Amino acid sequence: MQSPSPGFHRHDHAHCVASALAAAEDTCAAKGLQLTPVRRRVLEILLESHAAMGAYDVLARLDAEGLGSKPPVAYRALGFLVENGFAHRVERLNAFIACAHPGAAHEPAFMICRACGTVAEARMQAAMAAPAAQSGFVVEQTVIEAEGLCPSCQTEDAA
Amino acid sequence: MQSPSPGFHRHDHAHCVASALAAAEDTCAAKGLQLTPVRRRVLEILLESHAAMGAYDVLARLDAEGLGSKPPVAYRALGFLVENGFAHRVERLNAFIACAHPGAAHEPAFMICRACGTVAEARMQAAMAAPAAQSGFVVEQTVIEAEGLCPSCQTEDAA
DNA sequence: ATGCGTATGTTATAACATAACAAGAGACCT
DNA sequence: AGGTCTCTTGTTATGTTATAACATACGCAT
Repeated sequence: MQSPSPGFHRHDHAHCVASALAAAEDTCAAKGLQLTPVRRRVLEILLESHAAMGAYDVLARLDAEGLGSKPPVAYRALGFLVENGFAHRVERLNAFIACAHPGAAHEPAFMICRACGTVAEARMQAAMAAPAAQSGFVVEQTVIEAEGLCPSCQTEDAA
Repeated sequence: MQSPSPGFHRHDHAHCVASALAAAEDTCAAKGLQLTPVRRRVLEILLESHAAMGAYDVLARLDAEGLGSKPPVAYRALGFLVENGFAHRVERLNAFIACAHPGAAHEPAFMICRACGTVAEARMQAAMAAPAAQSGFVVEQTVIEAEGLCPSCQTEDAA
């Protein structure tokens, strides 16, 4: 849960925060959803670090800013963001991360570095389509997460 | 966490339990691992229900049988089983399930019915290979889970 | 018999998550 | 204006999942 990185490479972070926020605003306007102060701030916090954050990490930030101090406040805001595709839940880490492809309909897939904790989001095709079709299962949502070593950690950690 | 099912179809359960247990014994013998009473019993418990069980559900069973009553007992046994491929952790459910393809090297993929809780394991190819190669990430482990409706629940739950 | 590795027992606590109910803010109608 | 509906937030309390840390026991090789 550290390392400010969008994937595993540098980028224009200010632009990326701004565009994600703009995308969220647009989507909310279009769907009649309310991007309230708490919700907006939580999205900003997630975007800021560009890393997976636990709900209680987010809550600590909210508390410091006087936006709420009880778990439900954080969980509700995170739930709203996840539900509307502005953020994703990383099951493996019991953590949340801002969506790296806001707006674009997608099935999130993550690469999680076990050394530095950086999480990169990849786009995936319908990975479970074939097995599901074969067994008659109707897929509504998928979770695809890979744990391993990111490029930078491969050189350091030659274990 | 109910429904005795190996996938979404009936099967010779006694045989399937026996062969999974035999596979575990063989692997342990081959690798010099100890399939101790607690570990063996936990594997049996998981195989019995053929469903994802929480660590505390397993612990309750162990406690009832006098095999241990504290969380670490269950977590250690489950950790051993997962580490050695006899069981898998279903991240989405914070639960564990006996491996349906013991012995065979594989990347587990699950189909989780949101209505009845049944979990079916599918075999998958290296799903994350392409995105990982593209970004230089080295995959060590993958988690692939799909949530949806199993064949039987599709008819009942026409929502 | 001593020392080592592996497994188990136990205490305590950390980390993650939600149920349930109260209260405010705004939209909309009459 | 008042009423009421919905959505959001505030708060209490508790439930659920997971692990750190330390103590004990057992098998086995030296």
